[in-house]
Amino acid sequence: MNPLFHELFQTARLLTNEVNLNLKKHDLYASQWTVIFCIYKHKQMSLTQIWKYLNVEAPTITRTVYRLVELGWVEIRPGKDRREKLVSLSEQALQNFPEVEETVLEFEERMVANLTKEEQALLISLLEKIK
Amino acid sequence: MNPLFHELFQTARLLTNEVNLNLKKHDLYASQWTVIFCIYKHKQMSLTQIWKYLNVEAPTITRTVYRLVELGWVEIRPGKDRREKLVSLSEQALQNFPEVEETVLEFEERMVANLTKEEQALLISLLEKIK
DNA sequence: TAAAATATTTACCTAGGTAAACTATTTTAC
DNA sequence: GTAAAATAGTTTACCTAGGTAAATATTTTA
Repeated sequence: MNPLFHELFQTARLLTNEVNLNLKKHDLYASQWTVIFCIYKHKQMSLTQIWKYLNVEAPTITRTVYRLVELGWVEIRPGKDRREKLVSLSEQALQNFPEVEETVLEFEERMVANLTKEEQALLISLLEKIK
Repeated sequence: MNPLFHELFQTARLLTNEVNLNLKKHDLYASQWTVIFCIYKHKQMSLTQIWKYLNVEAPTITRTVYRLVELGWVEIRPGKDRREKLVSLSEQALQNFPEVEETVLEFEERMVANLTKEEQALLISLLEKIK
């Protein structure tokens, strides 16, 4: 395997594991947090809006969102179009959001601390080039 | 989610999907190819050697290797130490290896074509910094 | 020889994918 | 204008791919 690809996949995997480790105290996984954060920013989204925004497939979002309903983070109600389901954060989620965000921000800052702002921008633009 | 992390995770995911698409004609998945390539280079490896080399956990390798046995790519036999299992490529795998490698190399070249050699090295070193 | 360490496996999670089904809505053809 | 066809939103079934925790068997160490 090309060393660039190897490094890319490995870095992504190791970072995901570390995010999971940090989120453990909130009883959340990285992807669950990604969805929560996404809904938080948009206030309310249909399932389709979520998976299109996050660039993943529909079944992935169905699964994660229903898990988040079970965990009490998210509420689902029917939309005007009776095919669609609208997702929003629960009261409890809005209360807990800040401390989870704090955990994640702290972790992210720690991780990118080895890069200058310029290096961070450079890394992003290099990644975009091979996408 | 930090834009750098988001870009990193998304790029890794999209690239994996594209590798899978390219490997479909050989009836293989990206991770299976990674293990085959690894064994090919080392001629023979124990399960532990494989997972330590690839930096993943043991159960991941147990699963993938046994799937590769089913698919006829790999053979397992006991080692001198009766706890360990030695893995090597089958006759058929050695025959088919070159054409799969061709597919993968072609894809990898296409993917990194947008980057100069210098940019590739830079990207690798930036990734190493946040690991 | 008992205890610790090592190699592998099993059970059970999250997280992603495709293909195909189902339902509701929109378009198209007549 | 309405019935048929196409499209859109979601779900289900079934894969790969990763993880942790704990069990089992073998080997090393104390």
